[in-house]
Amino acid sequence: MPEGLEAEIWRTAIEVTVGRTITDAYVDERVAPPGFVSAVRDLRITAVRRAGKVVLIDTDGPTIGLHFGMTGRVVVDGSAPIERLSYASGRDEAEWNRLLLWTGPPDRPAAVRFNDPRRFGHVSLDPDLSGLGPDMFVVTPSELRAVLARRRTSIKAVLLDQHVVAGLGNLCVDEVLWWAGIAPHRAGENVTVEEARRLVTVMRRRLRVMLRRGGSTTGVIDPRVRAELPHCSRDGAPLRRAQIGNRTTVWCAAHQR
DNA sequence: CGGCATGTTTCGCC
DNA sequence: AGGCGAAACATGCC
Repeated sequence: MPEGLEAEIWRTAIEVTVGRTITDAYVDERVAPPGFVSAVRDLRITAVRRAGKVVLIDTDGPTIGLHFGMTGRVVVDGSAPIERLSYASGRDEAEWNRLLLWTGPPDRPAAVRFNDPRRFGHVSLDPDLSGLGPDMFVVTPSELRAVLARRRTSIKAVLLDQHVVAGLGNLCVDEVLWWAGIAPHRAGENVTVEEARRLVTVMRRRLRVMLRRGGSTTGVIDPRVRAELPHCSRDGAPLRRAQIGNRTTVWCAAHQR
């Protein structure tokens, strides 16, 4: 589930902790830098930001980075902003906890609980964000077009590249390409100025709608559609599925050209 | 059991 | 040097 939209949902949830002081912490040392717990104890949380798919907890010391991988999720003050992963069972095992931040008594639920069964996620201190391109909500048509013009690989792979646009994941890329009417296997360099403009319009509009609905699984190309491949809800043509850019990709061969 | 998964990093090859 | 495709990572689920 974790794409930029989920990161934004969790960022909003974690904002309630601004102004609190971290009284204690636990980390799974396999997914955190050495000395993490002593580095964050007694820090005061000053802001919560998002950079692409990363949630950033600013403090009066180092910034804490949450990197969700494929299955990471967040629970704030004991309640989950997103209940379960769409292809996960909904289990929530204590042994999957990778980070706990308390801002009060240890017998209370942690203010921030990062839980990740698969352990592709990790936590960081002062993460290097220099490799991230403009955010999916603010990227401009000219920025996008400038990158696309120099890329021979598929538009799908380009949009997944966090150096180009930060925050888009596999589901959201398929979603915006569906709305923009662009086939995922098209070479980036062949995407026109007009199409780049359409892509940006779609990103701003549809991603906003999906954010409000609950994240990257709430679009037209949702997990059920990806699995069952019903007919395209725009034109009734069969949807197709293939590996493009090394990722499972779903698109409509009729209206995506 | 085999295959698949919403992400990132690394490797080998141009 | 940098772009590209494939593999690897760790684990749960169907």
